[in-house]
Amino acid sequence: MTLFDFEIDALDSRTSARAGRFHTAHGVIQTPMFMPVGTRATVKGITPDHLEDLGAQIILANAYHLYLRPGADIIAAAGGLHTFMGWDHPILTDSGGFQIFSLANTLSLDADGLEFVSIIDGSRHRWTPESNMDIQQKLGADIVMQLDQCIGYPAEREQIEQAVLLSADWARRCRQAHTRSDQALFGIVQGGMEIDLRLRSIELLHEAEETAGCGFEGFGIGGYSVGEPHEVMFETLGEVASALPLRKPRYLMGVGNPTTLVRAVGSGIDLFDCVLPTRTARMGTAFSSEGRLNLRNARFSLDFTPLDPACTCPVCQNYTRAYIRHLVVQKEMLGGILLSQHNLYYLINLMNCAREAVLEGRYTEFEAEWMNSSAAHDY
RNA sequence: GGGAGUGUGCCCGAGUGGCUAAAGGGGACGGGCUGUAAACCCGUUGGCUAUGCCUACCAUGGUUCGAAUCCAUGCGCUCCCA
Repeated sequence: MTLFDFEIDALDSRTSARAGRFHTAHGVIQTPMFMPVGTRATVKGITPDHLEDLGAQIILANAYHLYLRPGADIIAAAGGLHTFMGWDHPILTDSGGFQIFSLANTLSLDADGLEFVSIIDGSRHRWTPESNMDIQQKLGADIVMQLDQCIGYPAEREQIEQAVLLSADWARRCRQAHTRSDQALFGIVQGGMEIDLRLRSIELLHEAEETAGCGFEGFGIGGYSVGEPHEVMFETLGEVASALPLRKPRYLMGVGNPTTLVRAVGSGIDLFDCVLPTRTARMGTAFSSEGRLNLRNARFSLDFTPLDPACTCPVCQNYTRAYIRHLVVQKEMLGGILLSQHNLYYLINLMNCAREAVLEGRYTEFEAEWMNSSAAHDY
């Protein structure tokens, strides 16, 4: 197998679900898979050892935050993100475009690039697709995302269209500027909730590939999960996913709700990332087969059962709800750590089960079983 | 035995005549979190037959149109002197 091949192990006959293996410089990623988010080169509260134990195959980091601190040059001097943070498996970096737009600190946006103000010290910075590629190549992740513009919801059609055009142009420039042969570059589909703009975005990405004389190794689907009702995304997601090349990984950016994951896999998505499992964990929430559990609730104070009786994670083998509730209520750091481990395992395991179902040709049943479960109502 | 101070809702604590069912904390209870400026943010916290009424600021009595706020007595606690 050569680098960046996306081998498809199975295609579900009745849904668009697929099971695949994406080859990167730091190993193979089996899909469908959930990627834990480690914005600042750390999945908050979780050591790389634990990430391995939880079955994490690839984690995310963020170019915006790492560019500001500690700076791409320091990470490059360390030998790249992998050695810097002690994680020898695949890493994906997000460009930081999402931060620049969502933090509303963009000063100016023009055809060439953008200016923004640092969230840390108010200093001014200018980025272009080329400089962003330079940053991400210094960081040295296995997969890097193009610089793009993510629009919230609701939004004016014209605004969405502008973002589609700008993102596609930046996609071309990122593709042309990117030179590291050990790094995959993903283009990003935008277009809001409008199917014609989504399909146009995909066309433009293909044009960008032609112009650059080089294809993207995979595609991100951005601009969803930005405040719209869940159903709204599924009105277009399936068509968007199936309009993308069969033999390249599809990454639905920013989605981590268990039910959404199960349904999106059925729509043909391979990769996900989200802060939801780790953030809600630090705030005291556990994913479980019974739905979301708020460990702060008094009803758990004498509950000496595991977080999820059906779970095989290390946390559920060793600790009780009552103990974790105690830690959370007392604001002991271990509470957030244990819940983070459990929630990450929950999503990773969910995706492993989804993969098994695809391989065994029973994804329809798997999805139906999930939707009928008590957990589904909660997510 | 004498003197000084103090007593507020689950706890601490503001308030010293009406705008006070009573600031602010804490605690308790509940909600939120989706390409991480989040181990964070928000709400509720006397009762009810609920756009009003009742009960409440140690107890009892009093002053006043009106008191958690002023006065008297009692009780509790704290400190000082003997």
